[in-house]
Amino acid sequence: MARPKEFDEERAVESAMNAFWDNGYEATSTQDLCEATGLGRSSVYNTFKSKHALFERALKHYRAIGLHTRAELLDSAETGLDRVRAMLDGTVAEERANGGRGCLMVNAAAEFGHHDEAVGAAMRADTEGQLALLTGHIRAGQADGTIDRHRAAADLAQFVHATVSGLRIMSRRGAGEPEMRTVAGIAVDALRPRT
Amino acid sequence: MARPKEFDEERAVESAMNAFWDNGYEATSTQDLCEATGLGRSSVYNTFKSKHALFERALKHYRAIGLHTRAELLDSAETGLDRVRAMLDGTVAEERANGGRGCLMVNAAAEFGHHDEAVGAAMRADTEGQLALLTGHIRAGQADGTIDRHRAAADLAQFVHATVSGLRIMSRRGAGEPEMRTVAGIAVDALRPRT
DNA sequence: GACATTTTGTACTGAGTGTTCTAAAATGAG
DNA sequence: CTCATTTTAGAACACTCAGTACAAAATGTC
Repeated sequence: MARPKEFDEERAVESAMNAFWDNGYEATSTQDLCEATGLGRSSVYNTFKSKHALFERALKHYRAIGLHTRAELLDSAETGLDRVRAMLDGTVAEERANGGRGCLMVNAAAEFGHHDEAVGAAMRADTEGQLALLTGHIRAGQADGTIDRHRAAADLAQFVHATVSGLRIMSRRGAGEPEMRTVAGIAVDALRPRT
Repeated sequence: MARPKEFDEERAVESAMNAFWDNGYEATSTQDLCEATGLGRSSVYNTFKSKHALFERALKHYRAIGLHTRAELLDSAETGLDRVRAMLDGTVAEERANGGRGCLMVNAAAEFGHHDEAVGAAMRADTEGQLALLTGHIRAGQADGTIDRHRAAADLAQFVHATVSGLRIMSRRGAGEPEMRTVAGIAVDALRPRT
């Protein structure tokens, strides 16, 4: 057999992810990545063959943990509306907890636009996952009577997803928690049945 | 007197702005800026003393034209609600027109976060201007009965502004016009009076 | 212990970065 | 025309960038 790695690959990906998350792709140098992960250049290029490939790994990792925590938040309440509310409030709380760094996917979308195929694919995959998750819970809310039935669940999911992006941008811009909670509250009310 | 400039400074700023808008700050090299503006390196550094200073000029320029077109859209309808609708629909139309490049301010917010003081100040100024504009029209809508009175106009403005950011991110991510119109429509309905 | 294999540390590469320097060219005032 | 002033063109600058070459170090197997 061969010499074993001295580090945990997933842990390294997570460190790199945080570096990209804080400063963006272009502004994060390979040197920064070495320092963030604690690896030498050789190890970085040996395990993840390029900066861009490492970024893709970081996006994938982010997507996994993001979908997981989002799903947990959505499961933390009874009615459909309350579940959506819990997810939005959780997003705000998360932003406060990590100092308003926004969402890696949103930041990547803004930085790359549709100039990068691989990044675009990751963003599409993430969006589809989030929308599928949201649509299910919104449909449940329409069934239990807490969410308006006059609009397609998929459309409302799109709206909620856009609201999350808006909140992420607000946060990254430095908005305070109260403003974000206000926006989240109005968005939740928009889902209520029209009496 | 001295030798006159061979180019229009504002026009150069606009070209630089478009370069930054398309590709972001870091990914736009000084070489790119020379090609975009048609100027030589000397002229660029002579008139705008650094890449960063030129970016600040670009942000300022964007802010001016952005606020202007936004104000025009808001004035293009009768009732308060219709004015907000016109602004959101206009945003969607603008995105289609320019191929989904999003908003320079949103992109800058995502790229810089709160790491850059000058950029942060420009973003704060822009946000305040947009919110002030929106708040006025929303207040008018509350007066003419087309917008809900149970919430503060400033809060609703914050919501609409966040929705615009969300739409910009959607667009930059490659979303289609129908999805964006759907989101805009739901946001407008959220402003309606609760019967 | 010798070997095949893989990781690691260090030095290096060539290209590209933002910025500056120098000197020629272009202007209007005196 | 002369001169001070400013813009231009283009080379040059120091530095950083992402990525590589290479040899030493570390493993399990034989």
